[in-house]
Amino acid sequence: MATIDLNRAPVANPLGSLNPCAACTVRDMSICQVLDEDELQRLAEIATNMTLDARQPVIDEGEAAAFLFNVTSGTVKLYKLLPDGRRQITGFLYGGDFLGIAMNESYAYSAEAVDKVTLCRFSRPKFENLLTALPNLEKRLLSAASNELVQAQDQMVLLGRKTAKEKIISFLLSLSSRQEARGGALSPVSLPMSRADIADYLGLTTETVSRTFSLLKRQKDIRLLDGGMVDLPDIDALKNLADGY
Amino acid sequence: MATIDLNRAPVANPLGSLNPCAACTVRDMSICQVLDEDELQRLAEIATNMTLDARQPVIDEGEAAAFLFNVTSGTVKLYKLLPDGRRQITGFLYGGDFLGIAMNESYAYSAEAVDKVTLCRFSRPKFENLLTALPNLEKRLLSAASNELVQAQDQMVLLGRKTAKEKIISFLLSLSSRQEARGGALSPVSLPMSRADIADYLGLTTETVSRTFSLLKRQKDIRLLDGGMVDLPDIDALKNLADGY
DNA sequence: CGAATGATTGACGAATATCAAGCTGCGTGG
DNA sequence: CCACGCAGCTTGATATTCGTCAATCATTCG
Repeated sequence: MATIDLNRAPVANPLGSLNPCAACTVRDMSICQVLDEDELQRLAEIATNMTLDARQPVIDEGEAAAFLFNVTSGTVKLYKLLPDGRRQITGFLYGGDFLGIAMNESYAYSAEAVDKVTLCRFSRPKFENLLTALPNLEKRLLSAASNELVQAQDQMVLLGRKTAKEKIISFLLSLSSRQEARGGALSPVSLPMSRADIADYLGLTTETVSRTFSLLKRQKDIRLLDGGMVDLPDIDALKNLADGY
Repeated sequence: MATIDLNRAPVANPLGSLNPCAACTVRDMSICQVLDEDELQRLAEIATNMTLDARQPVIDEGEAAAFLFNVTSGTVKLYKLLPDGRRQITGFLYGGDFLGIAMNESYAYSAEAVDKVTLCRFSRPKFENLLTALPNLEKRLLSAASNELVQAQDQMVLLGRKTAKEKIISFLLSLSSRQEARGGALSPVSLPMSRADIADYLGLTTETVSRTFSLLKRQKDIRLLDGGMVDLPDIDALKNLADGY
């Protein structure tokens, strides 16, 4: 995984030394939510804004974990590789999501921009110092970890016990509710990632993903719109299908 | 999942009002590790010791999350069910493991004793108060959550991308290293859970688990001993097989 | 000793992977 | 502006792994 080192070439903060967090559009969905003006200022001091184009790497598994991130816009995929190239995507991050809870001295997984992404980058040692000083932030991080763990358990059920059709439907529904949580609509859902990404997230092949989408289209369970949007005409019906009812 | 309500019938603390943690054999492997004498005393005040026989439930998914637990001995399985009965075991807990990080108001999964289990039970509101008073404990909990998340990601790779043989070998190796971490040997490994439990943990059927064990025996990769012990003659060789090298 | 429960093995089937061939949409350059 | 080429997506034919169904064996516990 030799990559251009983007981490050392951040985009200049457009607000200069003023508090960039003040203009942040995802603040109240991110870990920063719990911070007051003063605390936010302290966080802003160790933050750097970055922009990445699609396919650019954010972190590489095994590298020294020097930075933590907050996604401010766009979509990031997290993945792990087996030696022979098999890939498992362990999650997708959207605006407001934090990247860096599950790590030791080195990153336990790789991350890459799916589409155009903006990030807020923190130096890890500085972030950890701040963490000790701001117990609110630590509590919030624990709660974020707890949420991620719940999601991970749901994903294990999906990977271990669901059929291809149930996997695809569950995936679309989770995109739908996350989209709503970020202030959007439940439907149509935006699908910025490729079929190959979806396959590697759901433990399938691209062919099976494609065939299953076609099947769902034929059955009128979904409608594929322009711009990678998917319409979910009957979400309650889909919820039943997702669990094999 | 109607069950006898064991939570309201705890075994009496054999040490009475004295600090029961003082005698705890897994203290330095558990979250209590970071606490000093005084802090330990405060934790002990909200703790109750319990004993469960094999197959007795610890918590049920969906119930109000009134308690958190620390496993002090034995094995506990965590699982989620789909409406039609398909089951995914999301993890096994051993002595020193904490149960209750991933939860909201209600439990997100069920837990059941695999063999004879002893637990340390905490009332949740009291535990949360203590958490605010003991920042060390909170940091430790965050680190435990982080470790669980790393494990969960590895399990996603296993469930989504590994073959039956790789799954079984990976499982045996993880048991081996956890056994070592608790002060035991790398081999032989103790397998207290049934074939059905292993299957539901690895996203397989009991038949496939059984066949794969037989295959590994035939190939001399493992040896089944008495008392549910499995000998791993060449751990380095197994590590390669586990990742498909 | 016999019943029950769990483990193993076998025969067969089904879901999904693999291999291969078009198709679609889009950016590029003539 | 259109043709080309490329990457990603779709579809089809076939292969394979693992699941299902069923019988036997092993072990434990009354």
